[in-house]
Amino acid sequence: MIKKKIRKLVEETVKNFWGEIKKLNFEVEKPKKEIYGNYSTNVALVLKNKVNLSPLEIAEKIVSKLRDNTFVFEKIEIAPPGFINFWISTNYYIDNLKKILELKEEYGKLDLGKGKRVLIEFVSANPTGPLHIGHGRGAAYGDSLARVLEFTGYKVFREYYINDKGTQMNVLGESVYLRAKELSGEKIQFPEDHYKGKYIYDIAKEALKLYPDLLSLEKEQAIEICRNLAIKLILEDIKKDLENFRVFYDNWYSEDDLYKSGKVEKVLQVLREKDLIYEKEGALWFKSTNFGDEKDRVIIRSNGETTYFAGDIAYHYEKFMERGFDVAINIWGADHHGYIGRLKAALQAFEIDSEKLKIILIQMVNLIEGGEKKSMSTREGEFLELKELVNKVGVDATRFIFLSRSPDSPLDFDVDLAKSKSQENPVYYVQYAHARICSVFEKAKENGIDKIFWENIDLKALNEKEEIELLKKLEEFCEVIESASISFAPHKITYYLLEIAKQFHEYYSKHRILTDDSKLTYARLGLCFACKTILKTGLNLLGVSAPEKM
RNA sequence: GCCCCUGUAGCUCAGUAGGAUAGAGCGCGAGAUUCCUAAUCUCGAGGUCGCAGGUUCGAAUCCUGCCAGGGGCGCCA
Repeated sequence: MIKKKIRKLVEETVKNFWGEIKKLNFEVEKPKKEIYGNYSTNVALVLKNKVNLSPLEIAEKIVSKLRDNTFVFEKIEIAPPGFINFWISTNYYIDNLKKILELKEEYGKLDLGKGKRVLIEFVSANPTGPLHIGHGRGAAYGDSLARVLEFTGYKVFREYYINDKGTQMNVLGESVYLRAKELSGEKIQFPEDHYKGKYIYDIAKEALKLYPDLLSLEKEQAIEICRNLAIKLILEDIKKDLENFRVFYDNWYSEDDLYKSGKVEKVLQVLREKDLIYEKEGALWFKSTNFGDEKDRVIIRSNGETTYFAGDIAYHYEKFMERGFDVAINIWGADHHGYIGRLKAALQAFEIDSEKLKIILIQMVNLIEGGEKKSMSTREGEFLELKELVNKVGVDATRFIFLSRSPDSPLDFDVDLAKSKSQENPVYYVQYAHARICSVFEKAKENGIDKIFWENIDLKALNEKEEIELLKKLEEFCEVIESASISFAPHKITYYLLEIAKQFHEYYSKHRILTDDSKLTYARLGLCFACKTILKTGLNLLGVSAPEKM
């Protein structure tokens, strides 16, 4: 990465002149204006308080040294009030192009993680109904983040936590039971707080088919049957939806199993021994206020039922203490934000560094259809299922749109726009660039240019303005990957891909790749191949396909 | 009342461990195809970065207060 390289060179030079300087926080960045070079640094401005010279004098000294490095720098200038502006030599970029051609899909891989083990838990929707479009955003984000972290040297484990225990499951079972009765012609009263979705009827039908004598059974027993069947069918449906959406897990973790294994009881015992549990009003409370939470939290209700929190404490204890993950990332809907304090408190109770748990909140998804904005509210039954959305829009466009926003930003999903296969839809813009390049290589093949050995190609023929600009853009890829990984922000890759596609399209429309000059043709093919490689790698990190034909 | 997120072009959004004259796409207006994919390209118009203070050589970015929108403040998950 050229940015890193400049930083290192500047640091060395500073050290040379003034020795080790504490807290030297300077920037190397890409200026917006071309007249300020390809990169610039404010180091002289930052140094003025540490060294007894004016920024311009400091800059002068540093530059006098750096100018020697002609392989990297073509030109270095100083601009008031003390910026140092660098122009990078084309040789450097050509050299980088060679690297891309050599490493191909491996180019851009980094070792930020150094093999650290990361658990990413995402979606984890309750098995009480099908996935909707909000879950889709979490799925796209979590999966892409997992891909990015893997690409940058982490050992990633993907997990789905199934809340298959507790009151909600009984409500689910009873909902199915009641619908089964209804289907058999009985008059029923369906409670307001039960699951009203249409899918409940489908499960009820299945239940009646599998257990013809269902309704003659004891009510308790029948409900249990309905409950288990409902969980099974809904989970299968969720799994299928996710697989369709190209999201796969290493593990599906059942809350029910967590209890059956005795781990919850074990963890509560540990808390008891630490004197962090007390009884009040018939319930059992955890002293989360000891660790900065707003209030203490119930873990066993007065009716004897455990809360969701109890299982979560055990689950997270296990993530760190027994399974030994270095980092755990939880991806939640923003509506769960009030839950963070208590979970981090629980970790602290076990003397686990709560910084190891990263909780990412994803803002809401609003649906726009026919120009109308609809909020996704489960309560109102006004929600679009993920599978419907994917059927209408397709996996690629859906994922691309989900990954074109920062998770902090609420997302308006415009279904009509997503469906349109026109210039309005950015995903095709990127994919088209890839397909176009593939098509050029097809054409080249027809002209007898087949197996190309890149190491034998002279790339110095690249000197058009658009070519140099592309070379520079390609060089930024590693930085983008690094930034996406460090800040858990796959959308940075999305934006980068749009930029590189744009530059490629510009280039393509202005210059011919296949020319009469074979030396030039090969060099241009090299550039094209690098663009194609980076587009493919980037799209793959988003979980979007890179088609060869469109 | 408290907590979290958001407020940047007509619309949807990037840009926030401070940097120089604030960006993109869409939409709008005008153009480009005998030639490797027009799902493309070129040009143009479009801004008090919610408001007010503060920190400093320098603030969309950091701090404080306010305004507006969304979400959350259960012995639900």
